[in-house]
Amino acid sequence: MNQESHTFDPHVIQERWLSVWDEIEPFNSAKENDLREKKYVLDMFPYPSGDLHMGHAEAYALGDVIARYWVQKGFNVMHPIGWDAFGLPAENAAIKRGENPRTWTYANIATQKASMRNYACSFDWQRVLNTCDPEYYKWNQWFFLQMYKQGLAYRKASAVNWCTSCQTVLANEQVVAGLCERCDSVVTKKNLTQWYFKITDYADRLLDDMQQLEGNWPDKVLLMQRNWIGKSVGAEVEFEIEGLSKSVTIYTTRPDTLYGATFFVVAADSDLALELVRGTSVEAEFHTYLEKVKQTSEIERLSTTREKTGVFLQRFAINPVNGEKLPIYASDYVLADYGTGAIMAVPAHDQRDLEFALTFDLPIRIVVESDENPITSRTATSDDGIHINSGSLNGLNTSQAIEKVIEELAKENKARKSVNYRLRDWLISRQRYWGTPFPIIHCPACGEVPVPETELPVQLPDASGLDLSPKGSSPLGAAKDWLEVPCPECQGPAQRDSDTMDTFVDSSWYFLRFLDPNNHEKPFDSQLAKEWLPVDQYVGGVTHAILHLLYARFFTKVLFDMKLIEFNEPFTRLLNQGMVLMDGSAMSKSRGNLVALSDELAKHGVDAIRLSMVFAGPPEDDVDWADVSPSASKKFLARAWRLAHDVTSEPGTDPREGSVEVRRLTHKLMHEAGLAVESYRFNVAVAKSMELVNGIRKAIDSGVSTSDPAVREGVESLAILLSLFAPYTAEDMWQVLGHPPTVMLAGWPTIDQALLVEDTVTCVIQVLGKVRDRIEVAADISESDLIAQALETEGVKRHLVGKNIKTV
RNA sequence: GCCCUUGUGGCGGAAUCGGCAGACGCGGCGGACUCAAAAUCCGUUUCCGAAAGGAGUGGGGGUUCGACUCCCCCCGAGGGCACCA
Repeated sequence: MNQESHTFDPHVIQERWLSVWDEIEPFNSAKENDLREKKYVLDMFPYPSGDLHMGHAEAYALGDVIARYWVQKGFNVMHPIGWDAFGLPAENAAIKRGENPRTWTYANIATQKASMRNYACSFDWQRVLNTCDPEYYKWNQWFFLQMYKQGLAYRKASAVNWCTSCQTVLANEQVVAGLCERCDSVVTKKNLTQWYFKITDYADRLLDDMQQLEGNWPDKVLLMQRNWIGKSVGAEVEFEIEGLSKSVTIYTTRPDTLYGATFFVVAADSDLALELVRGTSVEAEFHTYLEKVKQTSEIERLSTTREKTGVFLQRFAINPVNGEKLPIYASDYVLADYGTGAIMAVPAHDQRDLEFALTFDLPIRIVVESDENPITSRTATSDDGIHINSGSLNGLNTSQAIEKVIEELAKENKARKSVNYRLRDWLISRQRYWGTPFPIIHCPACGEVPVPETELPVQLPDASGLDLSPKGSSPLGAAKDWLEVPCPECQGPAQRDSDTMDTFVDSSWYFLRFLDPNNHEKPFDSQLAKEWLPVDQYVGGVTHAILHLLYARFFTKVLFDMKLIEFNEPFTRLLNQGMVLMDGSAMSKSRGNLVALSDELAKHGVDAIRLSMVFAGPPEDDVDWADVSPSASKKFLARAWRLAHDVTSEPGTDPREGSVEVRRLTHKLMHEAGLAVESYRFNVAVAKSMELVNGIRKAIDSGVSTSDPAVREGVESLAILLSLFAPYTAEDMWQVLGHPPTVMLAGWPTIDQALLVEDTVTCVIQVLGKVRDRIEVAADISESDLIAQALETEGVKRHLVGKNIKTV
């Protein structure tokens, strides 16, 4: 062995193997006649906003552990990658640099792709896709048209979320605490006619099918989805309006408190409010109020300290249970788009109603008994209790009263059980350039006309010559040559829809396109979907817990109903990796990348960075790079690598002829490492590899020959285990051990169960739950012998001055 | 405000089942090699105590022969939702 072979230089090793792997393609999942069982491991695809950063390095290191493990276990693993390439950052960068978003995007994709290759991601490079390729977004348009035909895509006018900075509308899910998810700017309301997907039709299935995911998805994500869908069970109740031949329906979860209603509120921005106020003397006052409401920003509206506001509409609603006249107010604390946009107000038992009552000096009537008095405490009581002041409901508890009042009112057709959801339809229009154009033509004579499927894709016109700056309407509106087309139906002059689709449409089905990314006939092949899907393991950030995952689940259900696929949940198992922090603060493009991945890779090598990411802690926890020591990882890899050089036997020796001690260690640790990987305890699996290195080194130091076949077996196992975290080092070790490449396909060693059973065990002896002594005994010792021996130990004798009652 | 998660050495973290707390690593300390340093290797490292021994998994209580693990209350940290009637 020469001098050079004992110096571990990660960069030399990296140079050695990249081109070899390119040739072997160990992770090509589409080879002919591959009989291995299939598994689909998917990493959330990246946005090409620049080169890879520390966050990518963590995510892909983790995804790789799983993918590489299943390959070693003998599966044909599909682990594809692509780019989520449409969207605002490209457009904003292009505006800033006076560049074309297309040029910028493809340049970044090339950079990231090269970095991923160097990072040794186990991606199947045959299956790459970019969502901004017409070949891809053609199918967004196709899906849109299918959904349009089924009434699942529709256009409506309503007050929508408007980002004042991006100058575009946002989906409900993209408004975070009143601010734009992307740029943190103030969000206001704007009345616009926009495209929606009818995700609310699927609310119940999105909720119910989560049962399948229980235990396989993080509880946190399931809970967030449940809360987001927000199913609520209650009743609708009819209230007559005095002096109008009209009744108004309200929604309530507490119909039992009907006797406690002392006023009535309609959403200020609802059509109902307009209708009710018409002809009264407060019309002008109402409109002034309405204007003020419309200008209120989301954050202001949501402020908890904000005083309740409203206008008395000079109308009265008749309470169906007792005929009382309730004054009707218009206020912004009632939402126009939830329930019916109108409520009965029960100030004693609803905090919001109580605050309104206190502000407007309205009566408060207690109808459910409680220790606290809402009038004096200024806190509404919402607990269950015995009903009082409630006519026929007196003496009943809450659930009994709910049943009874609905039953009674139902006889007069004045109430019925009802279910509501927080979930709103998915607003998919965006007033920006870099996205999928809607395949719809607006004709003055025929209305909305779908572009014929044979004419798809509707390609984006070139950006040059277009003003992409945000101005509240789509830049495509100015592309006259593109915009103005004959109507497909009447051939008269018509215009394309100039908005583009939310990029979450792109990512709602990309996992299907990977099956067949070059299929020109259809979005994907149903037979391939049957073979590969659903995704066995999905890996990505928890930031997508609601948006992306909800939308992808929705798409899956729609495709299921279209009979294109036979499963109704897309991702069987989900792992949310944590974030990479530096000294406690998040690293991101906007906050400045505190640590540059490229610098770290240059300093320590790819394997040391990957190993550090995996070893830092449980994958779902955040990693603080300040707590991580990549140089220690490098040191460990060098130690493992040197061990391979110490092996002096030839490949193919029979390990059964070697040291039993070393074999025990190897088999036990490999067994535990496998279990650790399967239960996402990757950091523990790394620890096992360290124990293996330490153990073999110690064995050699204490006299086991370097030519012992068990030493070879141990180091070979080590190389296979390390191939999950440190592929370059593992491959080099494999070569040093005398094997041809590649260690990636070496196969997980078979664990000899007999070696997992010890001959002797250390028995710990406790007295009153405290460890008092320990003895080395044969593993098959009888209970009576063990008890006898235990009673003879010093530690036990010392602590048994009294008498013993039980022994275990 | 409501909901969820979490709390273990100086630090990151281990501990399938209720059964040796602190695996593995960082950092620290001591040593070997070296003229010296780097690299490497060995030992040690929860706390109190010289030792015997005792205490110890945020705090308090409970169940149990036995609790980091299960139950109740409290405190701290992180996250989600936030006028959804």
